[in-house]
Amino acid sequence: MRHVAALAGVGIKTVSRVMNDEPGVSEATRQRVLGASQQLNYQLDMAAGSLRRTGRQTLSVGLLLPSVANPFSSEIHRAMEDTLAARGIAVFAASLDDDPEREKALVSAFLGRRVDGLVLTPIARSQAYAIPEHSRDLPMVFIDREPVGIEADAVVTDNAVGAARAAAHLLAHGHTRLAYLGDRTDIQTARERRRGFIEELGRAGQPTAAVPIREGLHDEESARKAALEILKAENPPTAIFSSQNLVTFGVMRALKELGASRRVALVGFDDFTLADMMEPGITVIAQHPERIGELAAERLLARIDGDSSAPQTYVVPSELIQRGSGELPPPAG
Amino acid sequence: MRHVAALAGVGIKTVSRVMNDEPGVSEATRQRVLGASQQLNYQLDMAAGSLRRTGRQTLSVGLLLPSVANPFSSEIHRAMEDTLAARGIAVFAASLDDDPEREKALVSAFLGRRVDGLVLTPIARSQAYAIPEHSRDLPMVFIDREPVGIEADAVVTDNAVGAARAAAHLLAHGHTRLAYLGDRTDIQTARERRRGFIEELGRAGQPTAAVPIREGLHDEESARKAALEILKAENPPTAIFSSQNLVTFGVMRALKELGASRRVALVGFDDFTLADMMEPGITVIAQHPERIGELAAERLLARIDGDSSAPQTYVVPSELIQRGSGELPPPAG
DNA sequence: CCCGTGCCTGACAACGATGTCAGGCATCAT
DNA sequence: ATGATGCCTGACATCGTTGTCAGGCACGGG
Repeated sequence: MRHVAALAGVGIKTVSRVMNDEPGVSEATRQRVLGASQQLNYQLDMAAGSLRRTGRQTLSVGLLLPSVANPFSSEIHRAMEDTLAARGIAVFAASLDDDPEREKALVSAFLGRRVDGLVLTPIARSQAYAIPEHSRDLPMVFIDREPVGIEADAVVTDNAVGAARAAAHLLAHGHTRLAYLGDRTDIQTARERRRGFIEELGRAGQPTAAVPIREGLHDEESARKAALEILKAENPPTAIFSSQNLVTFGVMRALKELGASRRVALVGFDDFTLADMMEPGITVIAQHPERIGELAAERLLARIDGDSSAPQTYVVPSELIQRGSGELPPPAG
Repeated sequence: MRHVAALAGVGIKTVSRVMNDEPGVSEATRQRVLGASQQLNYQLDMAAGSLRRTGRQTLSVGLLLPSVANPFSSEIHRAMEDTLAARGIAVFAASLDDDPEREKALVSAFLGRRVDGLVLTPIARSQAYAIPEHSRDLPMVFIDREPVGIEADAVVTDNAVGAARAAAHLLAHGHTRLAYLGDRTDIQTARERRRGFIEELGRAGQPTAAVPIREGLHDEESARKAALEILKAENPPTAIFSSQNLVTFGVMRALKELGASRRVALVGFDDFTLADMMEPGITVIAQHPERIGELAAERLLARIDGDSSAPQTYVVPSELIQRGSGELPPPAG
């Protein structure tokens, strides 16, 4: 900046004024400064600016996801980016890999970079470690799962309701022997989905004790094996609900292996690409990551803008998409 | 920092020394400072630090992708993150959406944040606009496509070779009437794939003039329509090569509509989830985004560390994955 | 007892920018 | 002509941190 000022023959404050589009600079001076800055290929240093600037915003936020490569996460990322870009805010994104230590380390790393806000998928058992920052006015919004040990905004899917809808759908198609294949029970959303599913069976007067429940399935292979076991057991279910993407894939493989894709009904939580191209198409409870990301970004911006209302949890409704697999009737008899 | 110094009863420089693990601080003082900093929940301000620090690194880099939500891109992102995280470097990610203006705007935004380096998928017709920065020693690595108008490192897939491999594979299975469905021709990789495909036909002595070629397909729907037209024409092809993910999906839909999935061979460029679960499984030329991301990150780090050798283009080999659709024989007669 | 040698420590300038404030120069009404 | 009024402009302190450098202190050798 000094160089630009020297070249244009003005004071550095005047350069600052021009670069920030502040008023009170004559057009002639303005042009001179602009010319000099282009000649020197000069760019404002945002970090240095926000050091002194009132409010000290860095126009960057941190985003912590299970993995940036996870399609669900990356759609949230995308939606947030779109909403934040309109305000000139850049996004630091990082992956947690289910590691609570990483969660804390990354929060710390972003704090050191003085982000204006943080959006995160909580992994650690408690987010109480962030209380000092949050109360020191660092906006934080949790997504996908509600935080523990701290009061903050959260944006989540109606997990229990969605799972209940899946159960109701299968019941409505005449099934009475349903099975539940779920993710690890240390994940809040998995527990919620299971709860919603079981409760709906209860409401329908189904004996819930006899329902085959397999949990702790965190990848395709374990889900496939669990599905095979259940399907080969005595008196196998005529319909399966899988609580998550990868679990659904595992079940699909198991059904295919057994040639049962058209015989056993399937509803999966989470939509996925090509679900309609399968034989039969896979019926799913779709989440809306775009909406989750957008809402999270909006809440974050509101907090950044000073909204100090009580923290709230926002629920984004899921949606049942019928494609065939969930509408298969139970075998006659 | 001043507050910590005051609380610990030391000078701020001593606090700085402790926070940066610099030598020359007695253990007693060290503990006192550490205690005070924890009590105040103090964290170093990286931006302020790098302002004065020699070398001025911000430990952050910018990553420009077609879209962070694109699976291919997000895997690159993930791989880069893993490689860079080991050095404590955070990643700003942003989406280009095929918009050359956005490319320039985002490069500028990252420059203002003083990133230590930039990795980008070039969209604009030329990247010459970045020459001043690049020559001013800002490390830049291009991915997926080679840059135009600037000399810089690039990491790309062997597009032509991969496409040629697809052609050879189909020829080896007895096909003589192949069709090519490709992306927009303003995209370098699309042109390369087409070139590789056609050249391989030429090498095999196939008359290339008669080959049905449809290009400019950038989404599923246009690809589907193009495939339908080609397949309904007189003397339709017995095998199709699609140059990209979404085009492959469109072709799959068209084949399914015509009930021709098991009659017309298909090889697609780009691997995708559940490709093996289709009927038949889809044979693809798989790229290796993890490797591309890793390599790009390594090159960037090398440049950051001062490597000033001549810019180079690194080619990551693609891989043919046979799953059935590409091994279908042409109909007898 | 004196002085050199290290080890710790803090005062101070500087990094690149912005907030504050005062000064210079037209312009305009009196 | 004079003073008031605005508009432009730049000097300077400051943001939070690190590099530089000098000072204080304990220790050991002469």
